[in-house]
Amino acid sequence: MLESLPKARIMGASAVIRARRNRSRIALTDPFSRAGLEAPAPQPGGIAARARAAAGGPRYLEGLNAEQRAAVEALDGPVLVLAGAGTGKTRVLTTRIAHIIAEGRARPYEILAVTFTNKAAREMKDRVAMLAGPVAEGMPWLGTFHAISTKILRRHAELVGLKSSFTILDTDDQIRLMKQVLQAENIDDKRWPARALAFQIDAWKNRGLDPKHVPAGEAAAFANGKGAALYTLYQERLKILNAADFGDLLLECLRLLRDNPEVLKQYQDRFKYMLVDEYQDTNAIQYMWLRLLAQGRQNVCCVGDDDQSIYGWRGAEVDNILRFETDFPGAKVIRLERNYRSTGHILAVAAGLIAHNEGRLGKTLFTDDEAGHKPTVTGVWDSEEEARSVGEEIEQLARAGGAYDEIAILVRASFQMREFEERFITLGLPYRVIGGPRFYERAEIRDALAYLRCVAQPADDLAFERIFNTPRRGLGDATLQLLHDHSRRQRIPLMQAAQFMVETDELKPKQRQVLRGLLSDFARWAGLIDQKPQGELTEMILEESGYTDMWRKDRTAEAAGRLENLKELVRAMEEFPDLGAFLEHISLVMEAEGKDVGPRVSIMTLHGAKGLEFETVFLPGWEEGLFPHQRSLDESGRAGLEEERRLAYVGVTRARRRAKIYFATNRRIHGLWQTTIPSRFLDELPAGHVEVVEAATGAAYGGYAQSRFANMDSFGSSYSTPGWRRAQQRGEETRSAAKSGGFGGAARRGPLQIEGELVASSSAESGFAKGARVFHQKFGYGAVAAVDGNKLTVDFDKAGRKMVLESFVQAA
DNA sequence: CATTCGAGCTTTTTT
DNA sequence: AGCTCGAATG
Repeated sequence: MLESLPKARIMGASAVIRARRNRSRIALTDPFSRAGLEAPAPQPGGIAARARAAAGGPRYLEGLNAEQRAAVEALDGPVLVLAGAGTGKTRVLTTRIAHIIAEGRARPYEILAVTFTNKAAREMKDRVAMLAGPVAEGMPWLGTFHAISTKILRRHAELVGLKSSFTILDTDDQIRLMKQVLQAENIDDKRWPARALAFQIDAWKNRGLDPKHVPAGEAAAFANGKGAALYTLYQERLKILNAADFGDLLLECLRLLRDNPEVLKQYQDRFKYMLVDEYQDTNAIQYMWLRLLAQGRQNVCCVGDDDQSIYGWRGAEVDNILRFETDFPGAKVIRLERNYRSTGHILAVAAGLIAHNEGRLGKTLFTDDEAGHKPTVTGVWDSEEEARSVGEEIEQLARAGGAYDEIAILVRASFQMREFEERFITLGLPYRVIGGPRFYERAEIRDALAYLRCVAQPADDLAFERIFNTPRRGLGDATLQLLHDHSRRQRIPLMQAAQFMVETDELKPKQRQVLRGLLSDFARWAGLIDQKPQGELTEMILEESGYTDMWRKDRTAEAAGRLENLKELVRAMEEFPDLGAFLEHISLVMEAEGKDVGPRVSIMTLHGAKGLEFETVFLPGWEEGLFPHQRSLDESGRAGLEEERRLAYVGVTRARRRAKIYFATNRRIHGLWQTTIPSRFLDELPAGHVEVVEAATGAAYGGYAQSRFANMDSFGSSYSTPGWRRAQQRGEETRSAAKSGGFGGAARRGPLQIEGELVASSSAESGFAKGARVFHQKFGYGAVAAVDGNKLTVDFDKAGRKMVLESFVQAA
């Protein structure tokens, strides 16, 4: 290991600057340095020309190398394309789609193309359109797993106990709902946090496990054995709310297909060709979903790179890619190893790093490009200097004519972004943070959406709870509690419960009045859904509810921005045909505003950077504990370490011409400064291909080499500690459990269907007769004077004549 | 019912 | 360090 240490070459800061300036000039006159994704294949020896002549093929096939072309043209039967970073993966996928359409093998709507992220889906759509023209515009089945599942689910929602208008809950809603479930079960949510249960249930769903099939051991692990029961309750609540969380979109869709062969057949027949992007990131349930649909025609093409599998923590199984050939017998496997993105040194560094992983399918990337600049490793004193130094380097690049949008800073964890942001603000460097809080995650947007959800889907309790006292209207916990009591007892939505309660004397007059007003507002707005364009309606709702006023009166700094965001929301929704389409879109794919305001430096996480490329990439924070992340190591042992290494590999391979790695000796974690150890990944970089440089800020710190030697041993030994071994074991257990994770079995439950409309279920006979003695929590004892459905008029001994709901009294 | 203050906790990554 | 949540107070 010692010999793999990069040679420490210390030079003076000014020398570094001079050298770099020269380099920049060279790079910028380089023909490959131009912007654009996946530069066209520079074909040596006229192979492309010959191929083209031989085939006389369509233009979209031009410029593909032999392997790419093979991957595009192998239309029949299962195909696995192992595509290394920068080998033209997306190009193959999009060209393949164009090819299928051009050959008349299938119409655009008969092609299923699945991606992992919305970003990838959008890009694919755009690029197919570029290749195949407007024919491809209507590819309704190009999207993320979640988006496509949703689409299928909406069409057959009744079959799984939902209505097709079901709401999609995000993580926030999920946790709030979970809290209610825990509360109802009297479980101390200090000891068993809702968050943890939500996480657990999500993990189960990712493995395709419904409550019935959760392994007993795992179910028992939460809340003294109540894990599975809570899962069941949670699912019941979701059905009552007519809602699905992210996991459900896939799980319920799978259940739908499994339990309804005729529906399955319909989709198997429809999807003549299936394409899957980033196959290495599929988790167990996505895999089951895919296999089920692909069983029909077997024309499935999966593209992936086992070295870029970075979502193991979310249940992704690299094994899916490793066993493709077993699951799809006769599959063609095509490797794309020619890299068109990065220069030689960068590729060598990436290769040297990833070679430390075991259990790879093994690919060797190569390039005809020049060797280029060696990736640099820079040690700095602390994270502040790191930000300063990176800022300085960027300014140098800019002065040399580099474009800001060709520069990215890729961090391991989002908290690292802050320091760069602060620095760039003082420098006046234009930057943008990618993957920060999403547009629709902002409070004001969520509030506005909650109003819309209340109007469009009266069963949406979570939405109702969110805004029933926003803006403040004097309704609080006490009122909510009463509503909850009634709603839970009658198994009806909150708003319906509220509808009953404004008729009776349970609530204090003031609250009753306010609530009645609110409900009638909702009813009035609901009546306007089909009358008014959704944008106009939204403005009206926000105005009349006093919501916008609330922010106008708010004198805090963000208030103006929030109002701005609301305007943006209204503007965005006007582009949709109707409110439903908009709500659908926003819960799955809405992204932060995309106004282009000139070129900017991108700051994002390594995960967010997958699939992107930049001229220059900064990789700060290569320190033990941060990268590789401690948590990853603790939770998944060696598997975790390998995933971190793949993340590093992804980071390095984002760079076309320059990769700049940083590590700091001191970093502030949770507010306090801690001394850190350089990442072990630094040791793994092939010495001949990296250059160790001093920080551009010139603060003399040459501690890198020494600290490495000093700490070498502790790395070696940490592998044999009991804790580590335990962690490793745990990792393996979970993985094997996931593998065997089945689902099968018939549908359970008679779904708890409820009416979404505010229709009185008062036709039900009352259990009380006139004259009966009753007891009421608040009003005490009394005698029933009249019965009207579930409403009772009671003469209370002390409180006098009151109208109460039956569910609030008991026989005395 | 709203506001204020203190305690405790968190910080990977995403649909 | 900063934030969210809960308890105490007005």
